[in-house]
Amino acid sequence: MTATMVSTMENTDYARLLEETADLMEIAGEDGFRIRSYRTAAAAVEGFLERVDDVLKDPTRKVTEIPGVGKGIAFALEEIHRRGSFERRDEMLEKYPPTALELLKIQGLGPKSIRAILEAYRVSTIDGLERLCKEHKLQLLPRMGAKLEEKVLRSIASYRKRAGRFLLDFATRTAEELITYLGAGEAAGSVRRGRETVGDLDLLVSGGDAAAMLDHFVKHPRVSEVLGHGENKASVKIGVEGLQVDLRTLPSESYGAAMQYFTGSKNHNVALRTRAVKMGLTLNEYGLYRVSDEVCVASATEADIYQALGLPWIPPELREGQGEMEAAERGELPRLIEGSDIRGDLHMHTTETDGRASLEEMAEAAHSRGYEYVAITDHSKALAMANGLDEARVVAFARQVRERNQAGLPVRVFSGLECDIRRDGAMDIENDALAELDVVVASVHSYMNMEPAEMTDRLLRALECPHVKILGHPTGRVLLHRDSFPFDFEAVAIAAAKNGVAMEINASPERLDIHATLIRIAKAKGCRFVISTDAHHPKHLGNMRYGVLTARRGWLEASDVINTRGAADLLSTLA
DNA sequence: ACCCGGTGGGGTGAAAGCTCATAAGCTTT
Repeated sequence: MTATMVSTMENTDYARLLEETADLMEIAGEDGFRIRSYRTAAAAVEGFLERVDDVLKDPTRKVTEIPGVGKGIAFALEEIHRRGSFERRDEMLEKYPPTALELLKIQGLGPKSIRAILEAYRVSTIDGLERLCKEHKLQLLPRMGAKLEEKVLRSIASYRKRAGRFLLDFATRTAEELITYLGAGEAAGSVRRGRETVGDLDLLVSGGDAAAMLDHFVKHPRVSEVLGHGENKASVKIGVEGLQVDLRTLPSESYGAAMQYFTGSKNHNVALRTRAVKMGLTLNEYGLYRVSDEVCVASATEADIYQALGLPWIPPELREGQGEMEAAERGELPRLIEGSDIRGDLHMHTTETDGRASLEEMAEAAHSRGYEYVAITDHSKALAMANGLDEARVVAFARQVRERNQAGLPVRVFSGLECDIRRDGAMDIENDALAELDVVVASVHSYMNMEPAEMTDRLLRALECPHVKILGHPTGRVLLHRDSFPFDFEAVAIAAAKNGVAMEINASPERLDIHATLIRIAKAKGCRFVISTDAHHPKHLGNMRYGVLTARRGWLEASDVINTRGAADLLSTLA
């Protein structure tokens, strides 16, 4: 690795190297506690508020001050800083090629199976694995059979389908990093529209010295490949992840037209151009022109273009060709919710279960975001792996929260619980204990492959529990990883509306659940909503922005979302 | 490998259920 790489290691890069080493050690069948140490350290490094680079460079500091980083991992971090890798990782990569890590992403195969496949067939790629399945060689190995071969083939198909897409937060952070680096620019495309996953990143910049801007762009330290570099545009791949980023430089007089064009969506642009044609105009990425004399009518700003087409400016989140044009025509665009409308966060975890920080730390982080309140909603006992709360701990927790609020906390803290919905739709915690809490989020975490009708009944029963106030991540999807479990969403939305249970818009970038289309369906059925981060670390509270984007994509206004209300109002709403 | 607490060593998140196969691996946050 080059010296330039060393100077640009982010905490996430250190964490990724530790994490992938842990994965390889798992395939190698090494000691579980040692593997966990690597994973703990990776999480600690990722969550560390300062840059590891800065600590390493400072002779008065030691990385061992990061809890979970001891002598061994401190040594590894220094080595990564110096040369981009460390000895243990190199050893592992000699035994198992890096493509083996990709195999871990195939559902149904874990480290043990992968090790068996590697040792029996020396196969370490997805293509090779596919071949083994098709030739029925996987079932020759112990504890593997025909069913597994089919499952693996299905997993490979869905893995390929999502390959090359990236989570919105990764794309957004990359965009912001590049814009800061360039000192100018704006993201267009699906990032600007707030889509939950994106294929590539379009950056636009106007004015200034275009050639110098593009030269500077392709030299960014995280650029791993330059795909093209012309007069007005450069394309690069960023990092090991390989996100493609296009930077276009534009004259300021056509900036609005380009922004409109590159923001899309395709469906929205088709509708907009159709409208232009009907008005004797033609719209392209350079501007809006009269057909008769080719005179440019608008081009400098998006608002100019929409206005010339007789429309108010349409927020990017609505530009999906889903009725926004008609609503704009009628002057009925929603007044979309904004980040500043949010006054609290009603779903988060602490070290009591699988979170990484204390109640006080979460409350402090909420305070510094300007919130009035939070609800601490740790897991219930069905999630044993996360050390979920039983009835006694729930009751004790509720009492403790009342006392701590009295004693003074940075923000008002509501006692809550993310209560598992059991297979039969019953709550995982008895009603008496639930009654002690301010807010109960009910979530499905298990048995996600039930028949749709059975799953619907399960959710409907959960919504009948009088203590349930919020349906958490209602569809269970994990982006680029797992599809929603199937059920009758409309029936559930109707029941939620009837029982006054808010639909959660889970702002975690891995979920963004429920998605925009379902939000609109639920709103039509009379549901109200809550936007929550499901934070497991203080910094996750910052994911609220993605939840707000998703709500905006679902046409929601502040009044649709209960955590835009003040604490007292919210409590009476919940009661 | 880390942490604690004490110079040698022990403990380390915490099940439960499913699938596929017949004891073990994988998934769930």
